[in-house]
Amino acid sequence: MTAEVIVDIAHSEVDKIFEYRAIDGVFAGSRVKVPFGGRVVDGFVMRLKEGSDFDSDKLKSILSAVDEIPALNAECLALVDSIAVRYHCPKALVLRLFLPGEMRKGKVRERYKNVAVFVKEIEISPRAKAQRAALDHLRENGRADYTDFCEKFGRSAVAALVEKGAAALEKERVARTPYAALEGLAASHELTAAQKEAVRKIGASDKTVQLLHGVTGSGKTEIYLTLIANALREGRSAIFLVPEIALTPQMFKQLRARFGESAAILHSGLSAGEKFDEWWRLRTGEAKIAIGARSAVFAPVDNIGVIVMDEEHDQSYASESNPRYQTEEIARLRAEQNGCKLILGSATPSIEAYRKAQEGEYGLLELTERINKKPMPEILIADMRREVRRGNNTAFSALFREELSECLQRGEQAIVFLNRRGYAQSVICRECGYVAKCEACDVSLTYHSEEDCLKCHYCGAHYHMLSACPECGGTHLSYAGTGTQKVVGELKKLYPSARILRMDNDTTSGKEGHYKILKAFADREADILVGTQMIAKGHDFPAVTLVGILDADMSLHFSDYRSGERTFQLITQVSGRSGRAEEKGKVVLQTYDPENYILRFAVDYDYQGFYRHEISLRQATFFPPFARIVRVMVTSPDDKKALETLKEVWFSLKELYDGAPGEFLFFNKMKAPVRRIQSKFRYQVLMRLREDKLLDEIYSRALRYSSRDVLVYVEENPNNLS
DNA sequence: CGCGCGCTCGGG
DNA sequence: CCGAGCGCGCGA
Repeated sequence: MTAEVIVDIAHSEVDKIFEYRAIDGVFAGSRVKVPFGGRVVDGFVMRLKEGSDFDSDKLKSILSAVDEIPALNAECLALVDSIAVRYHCPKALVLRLFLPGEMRKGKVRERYKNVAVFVKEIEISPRAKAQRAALDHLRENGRADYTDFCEKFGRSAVAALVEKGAAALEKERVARTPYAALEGLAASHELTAAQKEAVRKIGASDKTVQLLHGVTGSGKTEIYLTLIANALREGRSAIFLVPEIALTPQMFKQLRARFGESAAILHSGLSAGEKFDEWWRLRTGEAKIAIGARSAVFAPVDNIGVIVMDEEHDQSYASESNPRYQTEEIARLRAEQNGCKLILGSATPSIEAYRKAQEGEYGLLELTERINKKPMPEILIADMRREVRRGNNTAFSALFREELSECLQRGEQAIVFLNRRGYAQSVICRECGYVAKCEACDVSLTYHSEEDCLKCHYCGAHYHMLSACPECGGTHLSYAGTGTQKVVGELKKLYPSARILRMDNDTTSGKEGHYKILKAFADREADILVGTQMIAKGHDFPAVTLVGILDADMSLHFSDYRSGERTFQLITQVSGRSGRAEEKGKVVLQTYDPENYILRFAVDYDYQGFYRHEISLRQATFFPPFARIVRVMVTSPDDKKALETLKEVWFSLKELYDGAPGEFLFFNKMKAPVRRIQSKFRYQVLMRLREDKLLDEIYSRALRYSSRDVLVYVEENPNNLS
């Protein structure tokens, strides 16, 4: 037998089949060790076949199989080629997506424990009481944990039994299961009529993709759980995808409570060993439900009965490294291969997804009422222009202060949302206009008061705070742009007795950092939670009755076609944190642009109105979903080389453009808006395509110029254009 | 003359 | 990707 192997080297020059003589224990999908160019590398068996296209005496043999069973199942193996073709990347890179990163290079292994097993009954001297008891125990139970066993009956007794052949020692595989300690399983809830109807319609529909649009608190989760339970009942498996930010142990515990050991969790917060074991539990079918962020779409499950993608609109579903895949595309491929449904759920669906539902490509399910029929919290607008005119230059409007005072007096909790971390966004010299900038990136530095330092939010570099302007020596430095740290400071001054927690990238670094803060707030250890967008999603704080959105406009003014959509989603999500239990919730939305249509639709919770407005705007201006934005990035530490490569790339693409100018709505080369990040200069060719006809050709032309010195990559509808 | 560096090529 | 093989420049 000959094995067709892809070597685990992510480079286009070795991205082809190499043939090896197969050995026992090697199957399609197996990871193997093979001799390659004088050394030993890992590889993946793509196919086994009789005979060979290659000179058979030159054929080398596979050295060994890495795992007992093939790491990739037939379905995953079948997807590799189409993903590699779709994103123009080497197959080795696609193959890696299907395994936890730590599993490569053999860094993690199974964990075993020693067990004592019963072999046979023997005669034991009546004086050896411990041996007698130990053997009886073993006969009744068959086997026992070696450590416990020795503790109970004594090491010498156990050794004697082994010596006499009555017992034997074996190694047994143990799974390092995260969040294992849970009291019994939670019962499923009775579905409401609306939820039942949604489940029924999903089952009856012939469309693979189903968009579940349900307002916050409408009970989407219960629908997901029912669909997953149904898949399990049919003997099938399930994948449950959640946005990166929602990866709190809290959520996993909920799923474990419902599905017990059938649920396996895949996420970056696990130790390598835990991830390895969870992954194998799925691969062997011991666990049936894979839960995790975007990478869990590659979970090694067979016979999938349903794939759920919660918060479908979330940005974290787009991969930002090669291959830059869209989770939804992969999920759809897998759903099609398995003949199962892909459920996209959101309170604020992306414009793209909602359009597909409107056009009939996706099934559409709408849940318009909250499960307890509670009204959505009232959103009050505070006009910050008026505040400034009145001489209020704090971060808070009079309206918000009033509401916050009342909220705290009632003993309830409040959330303050501001999408900017640090103390001040930038530091400016008032004498010469100098702005502190990062040495490696072309961006201004943010002042962090806690460490009294300047941080670059692009590369993470720290700098000492300036005592004087390095340009003119002036000492009048001023701070511009309020961040979460400053907000906490101001709140402390205004409400000295209030207990305040802050949640942003700077406070959530440790393991389970998110969880600790959220738990502390949920346990009422604080009255006010100040945070960036990571506080917006999915958390349930029954005592929160006030949400303040300090700078609702901020995301509106990004020069990005999706800024309106993002703002609407963010306001809706954050507002959904208020008034989830008995008490009615309120939201104060501060803005310098109260007439803005996006804000008006958000205040009225009018998704339909927002969608109609936004879709007609996109249509009129030819933006997605009526066009595809393609950006070819050219980056290098060497500015000259980057610029040269940009010109070559541009020249090659220009040929395409000249051949079919009608396909392009926009075509230009330029410096990237942020000219340098992490010491790499950045240039781009920016395009907007009417259709996807030329997409493949753009990829292959652009990637040809990628080299050791200059990285070239292609982005489709990128999340940000910096 | 020899080796060090950079480039090209092949790996089954 | 990585190592082998090869050509060319330079120091002794």
